[in-house]
Amino acid sequence: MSGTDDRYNVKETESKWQSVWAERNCFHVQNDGQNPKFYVLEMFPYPSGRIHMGHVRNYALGDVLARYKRARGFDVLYPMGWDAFGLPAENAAIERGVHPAKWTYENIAAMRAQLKPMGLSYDWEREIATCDPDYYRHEQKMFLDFLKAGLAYRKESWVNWDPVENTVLANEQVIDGRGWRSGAPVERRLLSQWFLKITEFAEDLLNGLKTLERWPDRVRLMQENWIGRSEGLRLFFDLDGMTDSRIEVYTTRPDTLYGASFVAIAANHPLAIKLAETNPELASFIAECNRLGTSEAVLETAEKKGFATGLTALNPIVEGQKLPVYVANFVLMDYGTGAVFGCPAHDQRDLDFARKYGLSVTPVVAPPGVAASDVIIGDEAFTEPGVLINSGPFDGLSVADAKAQMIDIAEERGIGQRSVNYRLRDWGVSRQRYWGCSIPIIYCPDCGAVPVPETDLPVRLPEDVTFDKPGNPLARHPTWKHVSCPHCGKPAERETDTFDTFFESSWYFARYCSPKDQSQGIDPKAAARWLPVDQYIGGIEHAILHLLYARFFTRALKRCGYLDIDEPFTGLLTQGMVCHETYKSEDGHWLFPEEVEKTDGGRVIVSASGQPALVGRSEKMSKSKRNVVDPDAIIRTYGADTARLFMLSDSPPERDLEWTAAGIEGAFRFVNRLWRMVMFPAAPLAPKESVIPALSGEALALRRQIHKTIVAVSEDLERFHYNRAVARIRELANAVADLPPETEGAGWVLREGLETLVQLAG
RNA sequence: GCGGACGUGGCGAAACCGGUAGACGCAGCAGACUUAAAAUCUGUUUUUCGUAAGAAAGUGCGGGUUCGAGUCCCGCCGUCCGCACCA
Repeated sequence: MSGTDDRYNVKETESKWQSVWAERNCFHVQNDGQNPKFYVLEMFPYPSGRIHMGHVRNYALGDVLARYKRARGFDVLYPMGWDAFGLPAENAAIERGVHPAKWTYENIAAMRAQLKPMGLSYDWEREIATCDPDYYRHEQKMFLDFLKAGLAYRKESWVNWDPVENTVLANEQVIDGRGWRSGAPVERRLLSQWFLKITEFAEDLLNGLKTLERWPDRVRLMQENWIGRSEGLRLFFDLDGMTDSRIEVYTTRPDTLYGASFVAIAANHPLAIKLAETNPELASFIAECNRLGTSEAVLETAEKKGFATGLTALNPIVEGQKLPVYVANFVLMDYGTGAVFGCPAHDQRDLDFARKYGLSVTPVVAPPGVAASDVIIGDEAFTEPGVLINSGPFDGLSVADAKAQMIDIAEERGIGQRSVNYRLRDWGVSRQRYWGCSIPIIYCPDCGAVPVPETDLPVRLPEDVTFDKPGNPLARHPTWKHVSCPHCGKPAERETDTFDTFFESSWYFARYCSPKDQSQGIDPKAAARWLPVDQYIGGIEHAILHLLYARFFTRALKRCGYLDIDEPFTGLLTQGMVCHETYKSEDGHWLFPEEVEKTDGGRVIVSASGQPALVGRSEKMSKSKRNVVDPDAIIRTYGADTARLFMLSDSPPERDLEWTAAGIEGAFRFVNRLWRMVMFPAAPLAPKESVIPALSGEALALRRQIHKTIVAVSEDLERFHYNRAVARIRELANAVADLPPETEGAGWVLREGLETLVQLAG
């Protein structure tokens, strides 16, 4: 061995093969292939400007699967693109005066340049960017089709409004009742917004979860809870002395009707608003409720408060029972009917409320085996199932039976009906933003909301916009929004809101099937060939929003004739985060990993000053805590194979991965070791086409292990036990290295062993 | 509060159906090569006792089922995650 040749030259080798792959267009896949198909997809990135380790892990997982499936004879669709609309581009425009489009496309170029040396086997010919009019024009058409199909509508709704920024904020952008950037108290405002009717598919989305056998249970459960199906009764309460109005209540506990002690309605319930017209005190109570945000912190500390309206409701089941009617801050207008009856003995919230306002507490369910006279309600409501008491003819029934009978009776008497309720609400897609897809609607004073004619699509974003003032640049653009009505030709105005950016990510997987198709966006033949996605890989943080929206969108597109599938992703892998220790200097500043070093004594010091550094717990890599490692630097030093091997070696994919410098060194050593084994074999290799010699002893044992390893690694890969697959490959490498060179047949087995190793490792 | 996941050496982990606990790797220790270092190779490494052969204990804690439990059941403790005034 000479000093220069005994070490693997990462740069030369990797760039050589990468350019060979590029020249031969190795990973391009045609839509009309003859082999069985397999579609591998990673959640596409937002072009923030730099690749981070989370991306590297995500794409390493996908790439291994794509290569494995190709090796098993599948035509593999494995594309990459950019989720390119979004707020950071506008922030860059505000802060640095760069146009969002320029900023975004420059970031895409930078990230693509970082991705290429990773040697991922993408079909780059299918690359898309969602901010491209050739992408979003189809999305505008889809919206118009949804509108025709009754799946999109416009309505007034309460939103989080930031009075300083003049825009709607998402719930996630409201922190402790204040706007995350402006710090101004968020107001609740009634605004006209476009909605997609996701609730139409609530039942179907719920049932569909059962078919997603290759999804993590955790994600299915989260979606199930999010959809939040409940069964109960809608029931009318007449008001004493009023014939023109009554209150409709939704309850899942009709069995507790005999224990009712009040009725409460939401602050923005129509009846409350009507009463407030003549009652200034109530009006100010309602205003107070509306001022309260909907953030967790506010809700947790908010006291249960009610305002007695003076009205009396009549219990429709219990004759003669009269109940005071309150407007209460804990009743939500968006859920059920915006009105509840309170049964303090069996609902904690109702009990708190009843104690505060001195209302009666009558237990109507006894725990099994407890006599009616022994049931005492203190500070805790009894919410478990039991046997009915104090409920007239229903005494002695089980909770389940009483529910059923109560519902039957209400239906017979025509005062209520069985009802299924969902927590899921329709998806508000309007955003008062510039850098998004325009909602293709024109408002005419005479004709109302008129769809933009399909021949006028796409509605392009104007480029000459300013970001010097708060608010939506589209709304204040001098000419863009002024158009004539497509119906009557009179002066009209464009919708200046854009779509929520989850809109783009709800169908991009279908666009990859025919990324250049101009006429329809999704070519039915291509979609039939590739969809659904066989394996989707991404972070758990999208367990609900993106994955639920995409499942809904797929159903909506099916109804409008675009697609012929129900579920977009049959397999889902949610990968864990990439974590790293955190470091702080003694004066409390976060330090980058390269700013500290470990001493021989095992202490950690700040390299520049020699002062001790404080080591914090390992957390998800984030810029704010500076516990980040730049993938570029790693790939430059160790190469893509090393980075990817390390990503797969230690932790199972679903679990968090602790990034360590020692770990990457270990992976690098193995890559080098393999290279040496191939370049300088221990025994002369048998010629390629030679006949299998008769084997015995250690050579035979090794041959057995080689084939066992092939089987085991395949199984491990099928089950995403990538860390185990790596361990087995390393075991085989050890075994190959241990084979005595003088063994009979060594040359032959060695060749087979090495070929296998190279194939499996590749 | 509700729902869920997890808990195994100094560290990341493995153990598929209940059958040799700790594969594979990291770190450590000892050695070989070297003037030396790096790299590489060899050995060793759960803990306690023992010079050793060996013995005992051991998968968060306490019980149980079983010939046999990291794995199954019951009850705790801890960590993490999701949802949360949902009637």
